[in-house]
Amino acid sequence: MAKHPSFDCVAGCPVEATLELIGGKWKGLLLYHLLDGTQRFNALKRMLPNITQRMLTNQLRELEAAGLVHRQVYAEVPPRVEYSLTEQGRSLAPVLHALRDWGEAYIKALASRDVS
Amino acid sequence: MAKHPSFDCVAGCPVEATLELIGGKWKGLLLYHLLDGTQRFNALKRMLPNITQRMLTNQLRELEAAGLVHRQVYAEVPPRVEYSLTEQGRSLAPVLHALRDWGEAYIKALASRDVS
DNA sequence: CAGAATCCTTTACGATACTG
DNA sequence: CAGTATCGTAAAGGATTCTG
Repeated sequence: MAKHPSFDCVAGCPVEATLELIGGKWKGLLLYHLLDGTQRFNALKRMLPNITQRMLTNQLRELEAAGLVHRQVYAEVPPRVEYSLTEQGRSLAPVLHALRDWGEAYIKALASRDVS
Repeated sequence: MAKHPSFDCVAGCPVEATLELIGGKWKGLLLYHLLDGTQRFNALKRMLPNITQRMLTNQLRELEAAGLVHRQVYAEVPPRVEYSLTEQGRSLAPVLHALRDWGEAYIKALASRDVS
């Protein structure tokens, strides 16, 4: 993902921009879990049972580069690294909640459709 | 994209589900433009100058399969096909607006960062 | 006009092994 | 504990040509 690519439409590019930042298979989920507060690397890994270490590192670094996540390294042994949302990351809360709420309703609608 | 894949986390899977439906390079944008009302195939194509016909057809079909978009074919010549949001598609409005609003703020924050 | 068909490239993502 | 380093696959996306 480039820094700020030239977006493809005039009216909707903010939509596009946001989706580029929180899209992909894991980022939205990571941000959502970080809404609950600071988390360590392995704690996040436990929350996303199917993510690989490679992807977790990867996605966290991209979120950090985007200014949404802060990475705090403690020079201890064994190492400890804590991830938290930046101010800008926290400002995503309404977006993430909207995604969650709509998803819940959609899943329920699917379920009641399946029984019909 | 499968119908309803088994999601990867308990707490966040509604977030995951929504992102799977509106994610990708074009879907969010298409839905956003359809908020303005019914659009024809080529009208949508003009709104997304860089999309290929293949992708446009593709994404519209997936949105239709998800129950978010309605496809109305008129048996005329030249052919006319109109796309509109279903009730469920319209219910995405708050989500799409949240994405847009946050994106606008983020882009502004980037800009004021660049001049500093 | 609104696509279908074909082919191709790129990127995302995953599995596994190793390390300070 | 929190990563790197390689390697490999699959899916997403794109270019081009053709058609009712």
